[in-house]
Amino acid sequence: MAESINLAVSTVIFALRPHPDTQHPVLWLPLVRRVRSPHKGLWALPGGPLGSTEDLAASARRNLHETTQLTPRYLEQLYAFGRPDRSDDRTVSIVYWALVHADVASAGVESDNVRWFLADELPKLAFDHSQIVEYALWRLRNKMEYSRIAAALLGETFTLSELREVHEVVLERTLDPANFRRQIESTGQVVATEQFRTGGRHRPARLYRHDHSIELADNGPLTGR
Amino acid sequence: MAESINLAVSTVIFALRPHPDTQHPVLWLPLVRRVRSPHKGLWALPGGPLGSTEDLAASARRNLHETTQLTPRYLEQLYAFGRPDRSDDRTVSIVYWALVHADVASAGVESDNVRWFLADELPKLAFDHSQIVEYALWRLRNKMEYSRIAAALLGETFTLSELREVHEVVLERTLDPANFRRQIESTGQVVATEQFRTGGRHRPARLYRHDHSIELADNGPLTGR
DNA sequence: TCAAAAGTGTTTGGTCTACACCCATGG
DNA sequence: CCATGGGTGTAGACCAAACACTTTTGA
Repeated sequence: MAESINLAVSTVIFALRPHPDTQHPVLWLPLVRRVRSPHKGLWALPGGPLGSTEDLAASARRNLHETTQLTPRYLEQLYAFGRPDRSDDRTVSIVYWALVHADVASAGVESDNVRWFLADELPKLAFDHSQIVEYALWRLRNKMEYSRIAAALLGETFTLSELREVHEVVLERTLDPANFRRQIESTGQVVATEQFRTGGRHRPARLYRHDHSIELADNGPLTGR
Repeated sequence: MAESINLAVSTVIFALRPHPDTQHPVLWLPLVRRVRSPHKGLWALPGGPLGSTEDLAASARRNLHETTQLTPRYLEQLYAFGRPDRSDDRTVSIVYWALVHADVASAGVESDNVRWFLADELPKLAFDHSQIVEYALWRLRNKMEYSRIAAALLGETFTLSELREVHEVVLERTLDPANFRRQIESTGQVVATEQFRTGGRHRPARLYRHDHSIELADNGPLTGR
């Protein structure tokens, strides 16, 4: 009986890029257009069947790279979706969520069947993928509060204002700059450099980088906790 | 390629029962003895292949009932384990964890191939099941702090001391009775009854019950959040 | 009347928040 | 020299731990 069940791995990929109108950074995610039934023509999460000798996370990483040419800065298992009615062909999907650093260049890999969308302006998605994205957004917002995954959305160095802006976009609320600074500094997740960002009509901001001595991603229960 | 991958659902089941020596309540969990290769004779988590029209949680619930004759008071997806080397036959296991209320009577369903073990005195387990149990314990302890799953380990009514004892056993540390009382009362997850537990050489303790108007288990992302 | 646990009150130390304020720069 | 954001200081609100204390029972 089990031989009729398909197993797939899909990934919700988030990146921070400017809003086309406001130029303010907002969350984007890439989708692929289905070229086969069912749900042919609808947009869906990137993913596919698990390779017979492939690890789950490796499958997610591979799909992510094939879709976006990118390597995730953060990758974590989200949930296994298995309701019998979620697809016609009885597929259980193990879903990961990822953060990538998508600059303008990497946006060039878009094609007719791969496109980046604003996270809050998604089209109708295939299967239960809309619910999956909702859940991934919920997890992202929750994790943001006690983790430093915002790091994965920025470059190697950044000002505290830039880091705060990431938090504000993800959490959808403004944060007090003074308190945010203290909060970040107290965790020690970030280290000051001797460089400064100049150019604004104001005092230059010190650049920081992440403390790479601490692991970033939660790679699941098997990698020491 | 995907057709060679097996999909199984397993469950880590926790219950609170007295320690055989001290009579103090401690965590127990039931295991089943493998009757087939590989790992024949070793103890393993209850589980089995997913039914072709069965929901993941339903499969966990079914296995749990077949093993212990019990119905879970709490059931939540834990993680999907899929390392290629975790079994010889390339099985991906979607693991749930559950809390049950196991009284002495239900312990009677033990047999040669089903036995309850102290959670901190487990034998060598088949496959990667030892790591899975470790992870489930970690999740239990984490969730305890901000949830009321302790409820699922107790009967319909209980004193605050009993509830505190559950927390203390799971978290492996003592808690201040006064602060614990305030903390629990402030959440409103528990409501006072007009009954009291008498019999000790001390002032009778008021019995409480859980507020059933609030959902208990986290049934995943698809059931409203 | 005493031991033991139930239950209450109070102090205290830390953390979070709001906001006033100074600093350094580009224009 | 002034507008702008970088960065610091600080008072009040809030919260949780510690612990002294009172209450009520069974023996």
